[in-house]
Amino acid sequence: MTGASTSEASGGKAPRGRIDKRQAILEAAFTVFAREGYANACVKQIAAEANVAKPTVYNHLNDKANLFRQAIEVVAEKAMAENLAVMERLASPKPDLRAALEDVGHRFLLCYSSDESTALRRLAYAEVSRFPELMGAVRGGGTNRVTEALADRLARLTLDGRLGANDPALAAEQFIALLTGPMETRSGFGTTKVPDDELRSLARAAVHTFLQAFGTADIDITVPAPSF
Amino acid sequence: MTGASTSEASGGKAPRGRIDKRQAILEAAFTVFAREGYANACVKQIAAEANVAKPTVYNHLNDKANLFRQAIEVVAEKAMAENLAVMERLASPKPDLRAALEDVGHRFLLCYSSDESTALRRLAYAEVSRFPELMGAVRGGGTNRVTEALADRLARLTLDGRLGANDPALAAEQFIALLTGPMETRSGFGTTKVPDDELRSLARAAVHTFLQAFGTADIDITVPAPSF
Amino acid sequence: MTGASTSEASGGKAPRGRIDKRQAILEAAFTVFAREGYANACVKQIAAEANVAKPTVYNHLNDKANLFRQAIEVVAEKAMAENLAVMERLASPKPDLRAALEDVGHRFLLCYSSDESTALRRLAYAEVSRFPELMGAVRGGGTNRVTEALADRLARLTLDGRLGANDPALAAEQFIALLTGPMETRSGFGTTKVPDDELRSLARAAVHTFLQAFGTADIDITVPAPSF
Amino acid sequence: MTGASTSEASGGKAPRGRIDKRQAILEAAFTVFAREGYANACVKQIAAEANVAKPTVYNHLNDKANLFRQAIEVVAEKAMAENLAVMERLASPKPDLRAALEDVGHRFLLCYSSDESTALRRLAYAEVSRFPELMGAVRGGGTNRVTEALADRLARLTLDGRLGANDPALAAEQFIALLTGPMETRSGFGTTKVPDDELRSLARAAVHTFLQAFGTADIDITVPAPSF
DNA sequence: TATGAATGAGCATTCATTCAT
DNA sequence: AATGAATGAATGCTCATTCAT
Repeated sequence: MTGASTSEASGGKAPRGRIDKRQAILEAAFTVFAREGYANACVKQIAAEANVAKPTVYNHLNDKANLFRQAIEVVAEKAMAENLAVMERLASPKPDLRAALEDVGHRFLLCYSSDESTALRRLAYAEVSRFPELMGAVRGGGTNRVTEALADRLARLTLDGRLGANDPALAAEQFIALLTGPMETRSGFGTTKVPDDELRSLARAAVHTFLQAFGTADIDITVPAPSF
Repeated sequence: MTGASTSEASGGKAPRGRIDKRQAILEAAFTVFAREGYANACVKQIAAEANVAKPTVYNHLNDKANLFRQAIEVVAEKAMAENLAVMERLASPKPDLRAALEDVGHRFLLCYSSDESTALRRLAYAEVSRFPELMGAVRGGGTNRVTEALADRLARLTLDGRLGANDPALAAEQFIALLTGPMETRSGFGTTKVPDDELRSLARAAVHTFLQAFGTADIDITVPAPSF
Repeated sequence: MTGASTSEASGGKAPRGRIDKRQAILEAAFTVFAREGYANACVKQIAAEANVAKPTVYNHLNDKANLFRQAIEVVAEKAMAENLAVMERLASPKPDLRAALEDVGHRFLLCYSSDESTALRRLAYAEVSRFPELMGAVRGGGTNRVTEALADRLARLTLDGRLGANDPALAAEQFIALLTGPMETRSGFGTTKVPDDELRSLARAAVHTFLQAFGTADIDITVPAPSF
Repeated sequence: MTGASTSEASGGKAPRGRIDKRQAILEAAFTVFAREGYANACVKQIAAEANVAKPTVYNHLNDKANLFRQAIEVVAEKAMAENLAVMERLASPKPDLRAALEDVGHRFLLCYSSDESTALRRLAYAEVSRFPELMGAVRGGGTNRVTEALADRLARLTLDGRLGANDPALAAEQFIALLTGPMETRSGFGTTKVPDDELRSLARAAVHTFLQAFGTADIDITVPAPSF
């Protein structure tokens, strides 16, 4: 089974294999942890999933605990980057702000509902008490980098007179809440896949309420309340 | 089945335990599961916490799995009852709607941030895949009984012309989202205790945004936006 | 199945119930021990099978070990009686000795292959080292009461000049061996039920060989060797 | 799967165990199972007897059940080989057939009464219902390889005119029965060691009866009936 | 007498982790 | 650097047995 696993694409020097293996282990670890939870996952399974012998896992990462931390971190960073990229879409001013917000909301929900993201949240939520560092990893530092990034955008939009978010941090937080709260309900704690058009509805509803509260007059007039 | 257990009329001599072992076991179980998580908790600990021998646990509840389910269910019912009681406070019409909503929001957050409620959510979130029934227990049936109860109240208030929630279910969901979303952020997935005045602020902010979106004109004028 | 077990035919006074219960327990015990083996059987099952609470079992019989001994003993006595009755059929001189022996052989195999007898042997065989008394119970005393009874009959037949068994004990033992040895093979250690006509064949074959060795001349001539 | 285990070419330095753990475990297992029975034996004891940690047992053999099966199989094969070797002694024609048969009978009883063989039968008998495969292992396939091998020899002897066993399978089965039946009685289900001269007597008696039934005339005359 | 409830002891099995290679 | 083998420590669960009623 293990066959030729080491570095088929290695330029020639060894070190590439090293990295590949570590990568494979971390990926396998996340897969297994996501499926089984931290306590229930066993290193044997992870090693098997990574096509590696158990001690190899211990050579690369020292403990089960560390293995967990690293695996989470890798995925968390990826997820964070995706989320930030979504928020960045509000940087270039769009003519139709509502449409832009709905698009961002929709894309955010797409990220949020991805398998990896869901697993990440589940694992983090379940294990914060044992791995407090996790929170930082998932949130991406201080409070919440995604919210902060969004707040930045909302601040700019407010300065530009296109939004009335005088407390951008609050507005951002509530925007996210309006998106994720109902989302969580729909997905049943991440058990059920929510279809894309429902995601879109959720985004529209969130944006509608958001703009009622933080929009400027000229926007509210243009679009009537959607019927969900 | 066991219903009202052995000695409801135990004069006081405490016949060497037996007062209500089952109750004690379930409480201990919740405590330990909450502290350790399902997989990491061990029946031995639970038995010790309940001052009971291990087999006694197995006599009353058959499995670790069943023990978990029952323990969760008991606490979930209690939490649900508390939440519903809070929502019911919107039944008797109050003159100052904003104040009433803020009060409800605040009380809801109090429940929401209680140790038990937090633990309940954490456990449910972590173990849905292994115990799908949990979701029903925590939500209290169908979709979400708390949201539904709130939606009922909002519908009445709308009919009374005091609110503009034409889609009460959506409004309720968003109200809850505006409360819990930021709350979750503040509490760090339930790691940190949020002080009461911050809870009040959160409620105020949520209500403010909510009323911006669903309030009727006469309300919005009276109160200026709070500064958090 | 056991349904109303307590003294439906009890004249009226209590003691009958006592005995009935003990009987029921012993029967249940044999059933369960037979099915599960000594170590694997558990008192709970036995109590359940006897429609009795576990401590009741301990009230009537003191240990699991004693329960086993008693249960075995009862069945062993019954089986022994049946076997002896079969051997006794050789007491009244029959004109056709071969037929008489075949009949006895057949009847003996019927007893031997009964569920109870099979279970008895299995249990005894399995547990002799832990319960040496068992051997006595199953054999019915000293060496083997059945063999002895048969030996008595063979001795008489020899004295009557109808048989040439000068060592009746040996002849008896070999007669039994010729019956049970092949029987054991056929039944696969008691796993398979051997059909009645095969039992008859086995008896015929055993008797044939037996008479070749221990018969007197006048018999051998009359009947040709059967073809099995 | 493991087939020939680790160190068939172990130079001799014995690298801290490992010589052949699997072998040691299986031997220990048989010892303990034989002494305690399947259900009563515990893996801990087996591990201790094999000078190995408990998990090592589980590494090599997966279950208690599998451990049992394998342990039995190994011993059964050995015992079978011994028995077959004994029967093969009838291949080369001997001048004194009676002596040859007595020798084979005696040797067979020696095998049959060995500790291992006795334990094997006891275990198989006790556990057939839970481990039906056992029967095959003990009998060595189809019906009974030993009987078949003997039947082959008897057939040849009959063809050579030295025996009158027209149904060799039956003759073989009865020969074995005449040996083992009385043997079983003497040894008290294998509890008592039967001294060698008694074994010889048993063989002589069995052969005597056997030859009475299946011998040709020229043999019977030469030897008078032994007095046991 | 019969029983519901409780328990101490024990067992199969699993797992994270470490050697020796 | 990677691995097969081995182990100490737990863990879920069962059972024979005993109280208190």
